Amino acid sequence: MAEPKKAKGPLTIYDVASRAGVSIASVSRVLNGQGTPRAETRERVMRAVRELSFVPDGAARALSNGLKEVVGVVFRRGGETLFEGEDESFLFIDVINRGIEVGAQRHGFDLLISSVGFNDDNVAARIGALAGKADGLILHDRMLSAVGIARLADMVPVVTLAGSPTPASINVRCDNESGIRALVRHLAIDHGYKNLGYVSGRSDSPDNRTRSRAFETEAAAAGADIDTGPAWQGNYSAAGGANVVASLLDAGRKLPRAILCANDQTALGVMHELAQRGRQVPRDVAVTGFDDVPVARHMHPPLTTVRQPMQELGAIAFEVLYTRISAGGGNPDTVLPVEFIVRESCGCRSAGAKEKT
Amino acid sequence: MAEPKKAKGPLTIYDVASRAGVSIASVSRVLNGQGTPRAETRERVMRAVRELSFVPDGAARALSNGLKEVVGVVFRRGGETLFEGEDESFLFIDVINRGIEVGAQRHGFDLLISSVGFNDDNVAARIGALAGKADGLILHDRMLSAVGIARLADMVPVVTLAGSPTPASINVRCDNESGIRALVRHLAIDHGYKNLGYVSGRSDSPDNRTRSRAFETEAAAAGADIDTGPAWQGNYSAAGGANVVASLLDAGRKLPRAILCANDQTALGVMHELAQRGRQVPRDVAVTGFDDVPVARHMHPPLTTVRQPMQELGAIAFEVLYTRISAGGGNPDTVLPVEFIVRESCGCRSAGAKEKT
DNA sequence: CTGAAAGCGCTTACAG
DNA sequence: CTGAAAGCGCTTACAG
Repeated sequence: MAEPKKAKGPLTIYDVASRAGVSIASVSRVLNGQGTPRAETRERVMRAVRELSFVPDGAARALSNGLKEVVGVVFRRGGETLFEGEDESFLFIDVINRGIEVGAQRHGFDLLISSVGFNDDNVAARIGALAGKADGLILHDRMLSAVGIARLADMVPVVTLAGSPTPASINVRCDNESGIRALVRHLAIDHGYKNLGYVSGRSDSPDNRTRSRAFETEAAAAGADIDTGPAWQGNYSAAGGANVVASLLDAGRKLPRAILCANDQTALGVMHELAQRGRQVPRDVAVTGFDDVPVARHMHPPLTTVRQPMQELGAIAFEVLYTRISAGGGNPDTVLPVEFIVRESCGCRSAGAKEKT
Repeated sequence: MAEPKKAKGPLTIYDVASRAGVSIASVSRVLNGQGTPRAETRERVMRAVRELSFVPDGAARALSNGLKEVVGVVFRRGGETLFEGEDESFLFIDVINRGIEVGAQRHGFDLLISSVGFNDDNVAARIGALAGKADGLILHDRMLSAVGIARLADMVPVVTLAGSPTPASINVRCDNESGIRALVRHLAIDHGYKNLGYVSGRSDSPDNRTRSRAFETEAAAAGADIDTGPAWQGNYSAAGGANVVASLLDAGRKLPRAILCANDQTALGVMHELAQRGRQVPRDVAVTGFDDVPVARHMHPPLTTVRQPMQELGAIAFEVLYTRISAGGGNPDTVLPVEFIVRESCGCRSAGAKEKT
């Protein structure tokens, strides 16, 4: 414990300096490309660094620079359902994280990742601890309440990936409203379906609330009737979607002509259950999703949905966080455009066939 | 740039101390549960911490403690194939990472994650930089050459997840040999198939080399003939597996009675191509996988394979790294048992039906 | 161009 | 029980 390691042990800049016969200031300068060191100085330092396999200590650099070059990313794991077919939401999050990472690498940042289980308790504490190890935080959907976010945001720069900005936090999201609008109009106007239902996502999800509200607004604007109520409550999972259809049918209720789903995963469950019950999609009921995850195009029939630019979402989240960290400011409310993807589950025939991106 | 933030700015332990009317030493002690502070002292400190929303700076703690409480995790991304159905390997890695994270959280560690694209160049440099920000590194399969690993390992504790330990690095892996042995014996002895083929994984993968060698050894021991050669080179992807079958058939070669695949993903491709060519599995050709990823049980027919305890693999990798970091030593070569999973693609009928885990 | 020295925000013997 | 002070490994004005 108290015994200092002799031989190797963590190398420091002092070891490099003495081996190169220069001061630690010179070592630091050549390592960071500061100033204009003489060629010979540079070479001696470089050689010593190489011979010793020296890597500067990140904590010391961070303390001195006031910059850790680390951003924390927090999200919820699917918990026990990991192996039960719920891997899609998992993928969804991972694609976003990949985008964050791409953005981060451009600036020499790394990602400190912390996932939270669905029934972990001390979430706020865990996130707080993470905050101490990072220059800023990116929070996926449904991590913290609005006040939790606000509190966190005045200790460290925070970007949320759903919902809306607080006075102190930044938000980046996709244009849910436009996506829902495109869906509703296509269904109600292009196809002329007069009756629509919306299988919602988790009730504590800001994205879901936005989509749900947009659904009501747009349906009214398009003159379509809507089915609503607690029976339509899903939870972003396929099981949740299947469940809604099953309960509706079991209760003897008539299905609307078209069902919009909070996400693709939900649509998968809805379509599965409809098939079980002998309902044809889209002939009897049209179904649409949201996200455009990879399987969407392989469903039967191929799913009409709205594509979110997930990787781009992540990259932009990093970029705006980086701006806030390094310069302050930064757009507090970025909304990314979505793309309406027409395939066949809405009732269209040809569109999906040779569809390019 | 040079302008110090007035109002809030990063809070320090000094701010807490002065607000609580105690010394910074006392603040530090109550925050870390060291010593036996008086109740009143503790309360004043806690209140100040709460009122200020103070979180200690991780870099400063790390520097002072000589411990960052961060482990770096490095892996390769599927690159451009992400959306083309290759998500399985992705999932494979992620389940392992999840295991690492579970282990890490038990000790208050976080994961610093860095993925490397398939044609990124400066891999060693990237990993080196990561090393400076972490207390230790966990490397997935195929990240670095043996000498690269050795070099890295004498600057920071390193655990590899495939291959074998170097003098300085630790390795954790599954028992590939036993898995292959179970497969070969089942096929050659239980089913009596006299001719076997092995569709390999990427040639630079230690796991693949081990499996390939075990295949040859066990087939010889079981008295089965084997088909080998460059035509059997796969790459862990479904496309790779399909390709091997297609080339073999196009070249007019006779398929062996049973085909072992380097992983489940490969088996997926092999079975797909066999179906295309009108060959029945397992009647004409038996097929087996390796890994037991989620889809394996849903394939047609359900895939006989070998289950790797992926999440456990990750958890143990962390644990052994943690031991090395905190106390030195630690078992340098951990081999986890695998489980032989009999389903139907090998020619068995009943086994898979009601199979429990 | 280069070195001596201060400072980043913590923790922890060491004295009281 | 508590405070003053040294030290962790860097970076960067500040003098030469």
